[in-house]
Amino acid sequence: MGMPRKRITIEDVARAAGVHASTVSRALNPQRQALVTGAVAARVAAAARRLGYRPDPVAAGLRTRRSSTIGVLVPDIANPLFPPILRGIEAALGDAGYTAIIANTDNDPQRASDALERLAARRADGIILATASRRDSLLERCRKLGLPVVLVNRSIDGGSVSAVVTDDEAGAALAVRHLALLGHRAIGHVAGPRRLSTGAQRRRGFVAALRAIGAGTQPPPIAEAETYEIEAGARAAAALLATNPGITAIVAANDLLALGCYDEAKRLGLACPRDISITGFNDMPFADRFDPPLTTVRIPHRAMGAEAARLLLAEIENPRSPKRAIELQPELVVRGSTARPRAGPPPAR
Amino acid sequence: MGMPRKRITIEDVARAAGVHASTVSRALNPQRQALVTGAVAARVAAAARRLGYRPDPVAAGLRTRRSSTIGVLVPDIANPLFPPILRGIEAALGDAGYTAIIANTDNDPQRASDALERLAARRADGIILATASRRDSLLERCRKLGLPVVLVNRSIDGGSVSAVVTDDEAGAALAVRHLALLGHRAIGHVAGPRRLSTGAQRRRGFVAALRAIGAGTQPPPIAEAETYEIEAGARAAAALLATNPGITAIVAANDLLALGCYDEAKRLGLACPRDISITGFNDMPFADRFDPPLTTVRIPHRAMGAEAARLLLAEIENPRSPKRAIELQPELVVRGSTARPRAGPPPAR
DNA sequence: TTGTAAGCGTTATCAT
DNA sequence: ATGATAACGCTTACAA
Repeated sequence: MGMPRKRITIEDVARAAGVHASTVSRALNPQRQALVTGAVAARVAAAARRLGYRPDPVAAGLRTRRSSTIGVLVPDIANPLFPPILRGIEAALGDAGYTAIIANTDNDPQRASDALERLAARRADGIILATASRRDSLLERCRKLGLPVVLVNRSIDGGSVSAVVTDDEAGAALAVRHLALLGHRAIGHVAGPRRLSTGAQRRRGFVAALRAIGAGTQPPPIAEAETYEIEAGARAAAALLATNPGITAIVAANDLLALGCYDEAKRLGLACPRDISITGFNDMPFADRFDPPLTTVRIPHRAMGAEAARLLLAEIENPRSPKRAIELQPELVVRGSTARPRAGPPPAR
Repeated sequence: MGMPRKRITIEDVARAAGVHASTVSRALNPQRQALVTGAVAARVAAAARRLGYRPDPVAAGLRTRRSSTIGVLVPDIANPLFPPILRGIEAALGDAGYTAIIANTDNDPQRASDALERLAARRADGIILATASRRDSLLERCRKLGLPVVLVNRSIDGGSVSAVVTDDEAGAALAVRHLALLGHRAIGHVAGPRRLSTGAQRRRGFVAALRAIGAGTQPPPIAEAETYEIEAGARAAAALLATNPGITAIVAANDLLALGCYDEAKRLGLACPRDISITGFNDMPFADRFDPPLTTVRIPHRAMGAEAARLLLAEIENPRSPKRAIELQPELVVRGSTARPRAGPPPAR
């Protein structure tokens, strides 16, 4: 006892049940159980259980070219936005007997491409991309590989592939209207990278909403961050405030950028929310713990992940199923980082 | 063009290079390249590249019973403590041509056990456990499966398996001494679960350090949280303060528990750090952003992960290599959640 | 140094 | 309804 015993194969089960290996295979596969007598099925199941037989997914995958495995490409697992999305994905996949294989890309297209190749080589049955830029070469590669793909959180230009995203324009509008209601008119935007759909859409929503409240200017007060990172947010905030000194509120394109705005405001001696209001986007975990607690636009992380997984499984089952774009509605969460502007709103004219 | 072409196999390369498949296999494997003429190796490499040959790891794995894959079991990927550890693991594995497969266990032993079986079935070459309890049945299972294991962050009783952890006792002592230096004497502990090594060791370090500063009592002022979650921390803090009303400082066994202490303090109308000082453990991402910024014990997350991966790879290469227990030193990070006690220290006598 | 052939564990196809 | 057989793509004794 104790030493690692030899693996129990389908042959062992066949012998024990007094049938042929192919019969065991049929009996154990829910899909083809119908092709087998009830009595035989029972006998096989009993033998399998008795021997502790565990089918070998590697061998099966070699034969069937499928792996019950889904690759998930994430830009940065250390960004708290993504774990809840992953949880949603895992929950939905688990229900269907699939396993997620998560790959970090570090926001590096080369690493993303490498990861995709590795996943394809391991016969992933499909891919969920949380890393998509608006014109992403990975999608072409997936098409070539015949690999079903679903986008999550970020979308691409031209809906040639299924995606589950937030209504980013609506989300940005939520933030602008909230600030307007508080009395702000001089509202600036720290935008996300234009090459990402979230950056582009939230910017678009911001511009439209600003115009809608009658506070639009030409050009609109926007500074774009190169990445979704705190430091980039601080730099963009600095640029924004330098160019538009009168600004009383900033709509940041995500929570990390908002944190960068916090830093820059503090550096300038501006108190938030007293001197300047700041909003984020995503409602990432711990956003309620920041100082001040962040007013932000909540997106349904978990649901997004789950929905993406379900969409992907549907496309795997039926490769010719139509591509779908699902847009989930965001929701404003008001916390401590927004307040009435210090001097009150300028009188309407 | 366009339609997914048939897979290019080793046979195709063999034909193109005018050699036998086995020669291609040798030529392409760095280990056995020596067995092949330089000229042939070059010819094969050229053909492989020209055809865009990608070796099939599934087929290779079926034959070799290895997968160049490492399973990583994590209690909760949404806990910001773990992403940096994973990054360290991935970096070290990637350097060696291995891929990490991450599995969330949700702190559920059943899910952990399922994940382990899945990983074993997929022929993981080894396992990194970040989920270990002090007496963990998973280890016995790994031994039975002949699966090399390394523990990270949490250890087990009795060093029968390699582990990379922080010196938790020393870490807790760091926190206690910091508070003592500020003038605190009535210091309580919100402990982590006793069944986890981190909970037990930090508690032990706390008790010893409290005695060392001459502030030990019998019993020591400790309340244990059932889990490492914010709510559990709040409940434990409530119990601790109810039993020991004079307490001016709390050493929490991790950052999430410290956050729970924040909540309970606020509920009781106690300002932190004015009325009560609170320390955490881990220095998880964003701990510096909390309100107040958290004074905490920093552990080298990334290095821990990387070291664990290296240890595991060494054990995979040489299964009889001795088990090692590596203890990394923590470091105190002083921020805004600790201050002198309100009334000042009692006069020394 | 290279070729031959067997085998990893499963499933799909064909025959019975 | 079940059995026989080949094949998935690769690696590795062994033979030449």
